[in-house]
Amino acid sequence: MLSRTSQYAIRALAYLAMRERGHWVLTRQIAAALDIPSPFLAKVLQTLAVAGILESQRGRNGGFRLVRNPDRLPLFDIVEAFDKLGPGRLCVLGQKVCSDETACPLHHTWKHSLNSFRHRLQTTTLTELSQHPNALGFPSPKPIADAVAPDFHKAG
Amino acid sequence: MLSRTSQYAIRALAYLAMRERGHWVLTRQIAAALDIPSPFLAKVLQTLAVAGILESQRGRNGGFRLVRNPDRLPLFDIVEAFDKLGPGRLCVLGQKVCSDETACPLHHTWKHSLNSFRHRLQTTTLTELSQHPNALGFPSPKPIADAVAPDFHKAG
DNA sequence: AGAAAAAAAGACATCCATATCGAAAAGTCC
DNA sequence: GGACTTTTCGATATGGATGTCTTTTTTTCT
Repeated sequence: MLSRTSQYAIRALAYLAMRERGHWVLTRQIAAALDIPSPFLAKVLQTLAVAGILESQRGRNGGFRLVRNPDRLPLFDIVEAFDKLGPGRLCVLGQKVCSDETACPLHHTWKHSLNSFRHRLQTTTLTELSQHPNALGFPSPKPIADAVAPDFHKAG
Repeated sequence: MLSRTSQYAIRALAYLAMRERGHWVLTRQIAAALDIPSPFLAKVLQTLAVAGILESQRGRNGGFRLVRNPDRLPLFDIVEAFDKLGPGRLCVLGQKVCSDETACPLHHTWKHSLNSFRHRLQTTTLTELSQHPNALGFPSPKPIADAVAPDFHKAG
């Protein structure tokens, strides 16, 4: 339903929303904290930068940070950068002709389920998600502190 | 959501439910009528035979036919032969720990959508599906007659 | 018995999402 | 300016779903 790429994006942004005070966070740091392959996450973050959700800073003390306030960022915007969930995009039976008029036998049920899920993505903000106790995939927010690089404090 | 393999299976069985009077139907014939790659469909049908949904007959005048009355065949049984939709199987955020107790932020919404869809699959029979005007992926049942091999009539 | 027809079975090819690697470009700090 | 750090970019590898091809086995017809 959601590709792994979307899942990585959501978790990485939730992580950023927790730490974000306007300073830059390294790909490496996020990857270590969330147990995501670092080179792959780099591309995910880059896509999010192109999509206008993140901004990037190269060079020493660079990294990524959120552009908008996470209050203003619906999960749908994140997912849409990777998986197209637009209405009428996909027929659950894989039929080429499947619209409200020429519906496949499962069209209406499927449309209802998909709409319900899409609505949830549109109305849930990144802030709400990141406040959930299990937002990152493990119960405790403990690992965050451990993942911070030694010279990160010096810079902040 | 449904793999293409499941989609092929559903459409092929709908086709059989329409023609079924107890005689055998060729893979080739189904594949031609539904525009599915014939060798691939052969494997799909074979899996359905192992699952006890179809029975097969080798040799001349052989083919496949339904075991049960399609009235007694919920779509869920078809899908389950290929895609595991069992409850608690998959977390939409891809988290390893995600149950009713340790839920991910989208767990409940997702569970609701999935349950709703699964319920529809469990309560819809193959007969109901095949009676839908667009069951096969194209509006008219016309192509069926054309797809019948010349010497098929002789045998029937 | 022999030929033909069809499913069964397995080897192989292709495609795409995922993942990895290395080099280039850009920025920072001394 | 030069060393270093980090993103950016492109090439490449991998695994699973999908698709193709060939051989074997079983059955029927003549």
